[in-house]
Order: sequence, then structure tokens, then C-alpha cells
Amino acid sequence: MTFIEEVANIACMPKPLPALHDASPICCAPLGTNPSLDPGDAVALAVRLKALADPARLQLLAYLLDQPNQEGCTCRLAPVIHLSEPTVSHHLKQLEATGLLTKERRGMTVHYRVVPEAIHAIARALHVNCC
Amino acid sequence: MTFIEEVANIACMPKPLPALHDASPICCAPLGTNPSLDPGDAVALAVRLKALADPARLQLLAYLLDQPNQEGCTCRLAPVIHLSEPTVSHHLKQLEATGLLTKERRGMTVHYRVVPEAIHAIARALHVNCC
DNA sequence: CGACCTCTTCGATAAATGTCAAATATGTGC
DNA sequence: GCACATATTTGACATTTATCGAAGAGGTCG
Repeated sequence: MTFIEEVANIACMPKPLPALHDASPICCAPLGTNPSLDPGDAVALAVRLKALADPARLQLLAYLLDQPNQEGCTCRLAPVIHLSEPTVSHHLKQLEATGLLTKERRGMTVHYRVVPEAIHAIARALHVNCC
Repeated sequence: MTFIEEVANIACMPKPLPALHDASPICCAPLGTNPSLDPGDAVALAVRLKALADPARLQLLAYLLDQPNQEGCTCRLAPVIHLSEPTVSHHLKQLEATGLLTKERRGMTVHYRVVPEAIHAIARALHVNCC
């Protein structure tokens, strides 16, 4: 079974993954609290981290976070990271699939908006032995 | 220039990356505070996130965090995640290269220990609009 | 030294990823 | 309907990644 197929089975990819805070006890010491992290949880967390683990996607998120309503359309985002529009569309799709962005069509343009809670949930999953 | 070469130029790979909290203002709203995240910072953060973004490595960390002194040797780790020893060694090397683990030889065995601060630094880099 | 244990490196392979150009949607306005 | 703007999909390609078995390196102990 390929990685993607595995994820599909565990987390119902593609399309919004279940919110991290609904899926597992992540606050405040998730990595440390599970003596042996369940393989399914490990895959679910890895998928979300992987969505973040790309310079282009991080820059997209940083840019969006700084915009009014934390949103923007594809055409404005492409110049920001100096990549082609198809590539940007590809990255935005991944961010949306993992719940880090939402997408809304408004006329000709498509507006992507940050979901800060999704980012926080991942951050909390990494807060070990604290809080 | 390949991705690895690019990282090497920016972050002096391989071997310990500079600690994240030394490299950039990450607490508490790093992604949101930089209007346009510097490409170099984006790569540096992406490298660390990528090190975390694997089920096997997450399980290794979770297991180690639960051990006395948050450490363990390769031979005990391999059975935990049901992968071959060479593969485990490969993952441990990556975690060490990004500063998430330290490594110490004690006689025949090699002990890897978690560096919680490194994990926290990454987590803080994702805490947007809070604290 | 030589047998043994632990760990890493090497070489190979299959899979996944990032990127682009070209083609295809989707929607607006004349 | 047609020209135009925006966005996504498709197909291709090179790079990176995860994994293993086999071989080698480091260390212990008889």
C-alpha cells in the first residue's frame, strides 16, 4: 500500500482531514504522553506537518496571515513566491486538503483564507512537557 | 541548485542547524509577523518541519520522550517502529542533523536523546496570533 | 587475535514531490 | 456567442525520499 493510500484509509483523504483537536489528545504533551504513538496518529500528524514543510507553502501562509481577513487569491499569490500559477495552485490545494486553508470562489477569483486553529493544533501537538 | 545544496548554503548543513530561537524571531507569531517570510527563513523552518513530518520519526520521538532521560539506542528503537535497523539509523541521523536529537556513543551502543527545546522552537514558530 | 554485537554506510529500487508548459475549466462582460 | 481573465488539471520531468539487504566500521570480551 502506498503512503497516500494509507493516509486515505486512515484519515479520509483527500478533502478536509478531521480537525486535529477532534482526533487526538494533543494539548499539551501529545508526543510525550503517548508511550508509543499510535501509527495512525503518527501518519495523521505527519501528513499535516508535511503540508507545512515546504518553503513555498510557508511563504504563502505568512503572506496570507498578513493580509486583511488573512486571505488572498491565486493570481496575487503567485508573484509573491516567484512560482508559476499552476504550481501555486498545487500548493494551495495541499494546504486546503489538510485544513490549513479554506477556499471560496468569488466571481472570477478564488480566495484562500488561513485557518489559524489548524496551525495552532499542529503547534500544540509539538508542545512537549510544558503548559 | 538542488534543495539540499540550497539548505547547505543557508543553514550550514549537515550537522546541527543553528538553534531556531537563535536564527529568527519565532515567539510568538512568527509566520504572522513577517509580512513576507524571508525565503531563507522559510527554507530553514521547512527543513525542520520536514524532519518531523514522517510517521516513523514521530514514533521514534514519542517513544524516546517516554523513556528515562528521553533517550534510547538504535537496537531498541528498531523493533518499536517495525523497520530495519539501517532505516532507523537513517531516520535518527536526520533527527540529529536538525538538532532534534543528540547522539552519544557509550561502549557498543549509541544513545540518542531528545532535545525538547528544538521541538518547542518549531512549535512556537507555528503559534500565530496568540500568547 | 578472533568471534560477536551494534551501528552506519553503500547500492539499489520504488514511491512521492515540486515544478513547468500546455490544455482545460470557470466565470465576466461585450 | 465570443473574447478575455482567472484558476485548475494534465502530462512530463528531475529531484528527493523511504526502504531494504549486504557490506563495512567501531567496540567488547573471551
